[in-house]
Amino acid sequence: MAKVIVHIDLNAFFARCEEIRDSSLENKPVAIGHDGRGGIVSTCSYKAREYGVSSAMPMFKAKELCPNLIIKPVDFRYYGALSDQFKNFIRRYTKKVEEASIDECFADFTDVVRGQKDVPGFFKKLQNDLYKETKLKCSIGVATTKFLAKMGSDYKKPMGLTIIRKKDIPDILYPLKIESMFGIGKKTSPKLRKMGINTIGDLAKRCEKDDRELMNELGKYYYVIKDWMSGKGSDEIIVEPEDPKSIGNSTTLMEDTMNHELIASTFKWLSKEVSERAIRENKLGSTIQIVVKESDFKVHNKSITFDNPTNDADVIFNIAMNLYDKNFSNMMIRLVGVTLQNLINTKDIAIQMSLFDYEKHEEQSSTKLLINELNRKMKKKVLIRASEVEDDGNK
DNA sequence: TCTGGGGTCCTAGGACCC
DNA sequence: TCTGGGGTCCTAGGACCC
Repeated sequence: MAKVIVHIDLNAFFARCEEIRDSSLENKPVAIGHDGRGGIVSTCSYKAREYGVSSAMPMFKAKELCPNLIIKPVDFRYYGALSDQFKNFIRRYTKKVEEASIDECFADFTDVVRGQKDVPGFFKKLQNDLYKETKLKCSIGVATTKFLAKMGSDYKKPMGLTIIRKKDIPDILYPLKIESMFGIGKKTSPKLRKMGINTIGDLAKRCEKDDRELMNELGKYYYVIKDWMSGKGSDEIIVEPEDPKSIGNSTTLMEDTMNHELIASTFKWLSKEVSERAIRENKLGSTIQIVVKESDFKVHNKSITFDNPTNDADVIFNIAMNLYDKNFSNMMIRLVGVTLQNLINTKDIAIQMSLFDYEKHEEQSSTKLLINELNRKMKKKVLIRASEVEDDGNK
């Protein structure tokens, strides 16, 4: 039996939040984001869109397009509160709600709409009731899978309602530009266009034929997309938020630099932030990754994995700096970041330690164990290098 | 003042073990 | 002496989403 999966997307959410806080902003061009070096538009009002302003656009460019643009900084705390109102509103209908991001969710309405005579009318009322209660505007997609529901909520904005049954796929989705397909981003779409795939319909046709070229281009993802387009995608609502798999923090520097002190102090506070979040979430990580972006936007990662998970700010900082010094100290850097990965729960660490030779280590702190382990790894690397040199000498 | 920051997942090569 | 694959983990890079 097919489920009734709904995707609800709040329209221009951050901008709408600012309009709710200050009604004088309504019907004015508003952009949310940092107005300074590297600042981009996070979200903008529909009025701002009329000037060509769009999300992810550099703020300076947005101001060029719309000189009277009103810019507000991002206020996650406030938006989060309104987001909670929204999600709790939906939970009054069904507990089967999956939070997809701050401004959207999936929900299983199968039991709710059973026996409903006028399904479109039901969702229109929900949409209007949400507006009356919270002043938030939303678009709703109703379908049998998450993919189709998502495409549905995207189909008509703001305050749209689109129902996509399996038989509606050709009528509704096929004419859409390939860029509007969820999962096809700005790297893949030009490649598909080069292959003569300009619409979602073109993509569907090539999937039916199991086109070799397309399979090579999309890899494993090909099969996912093929399922999506034939109406066979996932309809599973994941109610419990999943544990984070990584905790990271990055920042664009005031200016491109090679200055060791500046970079070190930046890594210092980034590491502290990461550590604090990990501690708050009861997580320890056994991989530390740093990311740097060069002035020409080239991005590099370096990571190291060790045996004893940590969330200690000093350990994270020392390892991050070590990775930086070894690999990037001669580069002009635009952005630096630190991420803790391979996370496990703090309470699981005791179990791990007892499986391990706990007695031998029990008098040592996990920090010391980590540093020992790192030393061992570093030494191994030096030894390998030394032997390489020796080999060369022998030749 | 040219182009953020938070994530997730995939790929491909190499090391290492059996 | 030559030559196997399978499986897992680690690492770097890339694509995508909001």
